[in-house]
Amino acid sequence: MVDTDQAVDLFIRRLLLRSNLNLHEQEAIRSLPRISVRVHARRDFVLPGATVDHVSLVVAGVAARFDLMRDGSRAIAQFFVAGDVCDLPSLVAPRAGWGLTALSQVQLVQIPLDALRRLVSAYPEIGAAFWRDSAADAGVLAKWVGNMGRKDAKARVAHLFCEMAVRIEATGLGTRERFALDITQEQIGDAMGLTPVHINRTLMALREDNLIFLHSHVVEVIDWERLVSFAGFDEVFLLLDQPENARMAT
Amino acid sequence: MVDTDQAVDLFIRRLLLRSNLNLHEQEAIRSLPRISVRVHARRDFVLPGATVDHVSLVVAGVAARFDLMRDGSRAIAQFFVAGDVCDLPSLVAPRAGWGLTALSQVQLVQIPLDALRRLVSAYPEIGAAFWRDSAADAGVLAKWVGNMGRKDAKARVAHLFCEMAVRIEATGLGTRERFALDITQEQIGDAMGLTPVHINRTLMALREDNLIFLHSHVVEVIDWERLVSFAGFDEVFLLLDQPENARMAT
DNA sequence: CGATCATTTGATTTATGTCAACTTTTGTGG
DNA sequence: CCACAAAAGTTGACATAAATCAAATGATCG
Repeated sequence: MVDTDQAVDLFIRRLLLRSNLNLHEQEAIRSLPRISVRVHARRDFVLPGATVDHVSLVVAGVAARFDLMRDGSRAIAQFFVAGDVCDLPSLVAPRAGWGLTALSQVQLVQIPLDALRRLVSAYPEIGAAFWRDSAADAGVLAKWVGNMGRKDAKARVAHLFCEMAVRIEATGLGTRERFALDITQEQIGDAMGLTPVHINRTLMALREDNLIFLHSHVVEVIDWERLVSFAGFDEVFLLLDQPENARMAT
Repeated sequence: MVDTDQAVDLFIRRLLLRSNLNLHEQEAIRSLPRISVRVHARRDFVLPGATVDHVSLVVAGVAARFDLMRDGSRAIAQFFVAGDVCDLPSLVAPRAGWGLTALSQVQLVQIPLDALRRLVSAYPEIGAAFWRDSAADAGVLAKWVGNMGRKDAKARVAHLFCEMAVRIEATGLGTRERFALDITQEQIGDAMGLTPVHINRTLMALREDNLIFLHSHVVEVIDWERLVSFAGFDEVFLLLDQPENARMAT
């Protein structure tokens, strides 16, 4: 269980970025029942329309929330990296309208929904912390909607890398200048609403401009400030600022 | 106060579509302090980056969550119609990363955040209901991301009308075949990531195909089944199915 | 070490954007 | 209630970002 202990610590650390949980509450999270699951790359672990009885915490690798179009193509709406919980909303709405898939090989820790519900009932601030993380996820989705509507391929992809840079840096698993992101160009395309061919050309253009260099699943940001400015990125929407006041009740 | 009573009833009715709240809880919501506010069309009532101390419930008209691009253009990420609360997430994250604007003339009822927080602490199921509604909103955002990435203008706009049809029908303020939607073509464009000129052409094409007829802010769906099929619409993501089991604790 | 998967490249097509004018509707002050 | 200004909608000609199709190369993984 040392294995899943580390995973839960990662999760708690992530919650503490946004919410102020006391040691008692942290300990309660630590004592949640859980199982460790490995998912192969390109395997779906929640099918669209399924009703889940657990949530999945990503420990390693990259997972995604996807939607199936009628022609069989996939749209990716969210990326999940280490520390992220894929289906927090299913705590209140267990019938998922979406699917979850492993983009790379993914290590998950799964926690039963009923245990989580008991936890949330017993510790309302933990519920608020979960809700706060859901709100942050929704903020990211809203930002994606805006970007997809109003930015061209280059700025859109640049913005995605800014977002992932900050999120991954926040978990401590990389820096914003250099971090691992184990996804393919085709998957980036599914997320940005672009074809793999165009993603390829876009990445090469970003490299030409000395903004980003993506090579064997490592992102190197060559000039963070210029990248931020080019992408029109403002990290406020990630809600990763100080959680001093982030308790619901006092 | 009869005025705002009706507004809150509308709100409760909306919550009951997704959540199972008992009479005690409903009464508690009814007794919330609140003020009535009218906002002119094209006026912002929450600016991006502002910290709010109340939430805004839409009673009449159409409001939107928007993001400002650096060139000054606006992207709309969400529409809010009667019964919707615009900024539920600010209950857990009061610093809004987004802005709220009135697309048409809007009648709001504003409820102080601290009163809402006390309510949620006292009645955890109400908190769950709010969270569930936030989850539904996030589901809509995720759907928009997918649509913007993978559908062309015609299917995207068709999908939007399907969504609004079902949402408005659920509030009882219209039918899916015919409902009021007081927004301009330019605003539809801001939401769908298209120019007003192209929205105009797209609407005309949808009318040619006998799918939708939009005329003086009334949407008439000519053939619902064909529209749904053309748009690839599946209303599951709205979470408007039966709330029998929709209580967190039992 | 072969097979599948991922990336790269080039030629061509297409959906949507841009620009600019015009018409219709809506709202407002006299 | 009219007159007029402003906003919204419509149309056409043209430009362009990204899609599509097709093929070659390079990387990964049993």
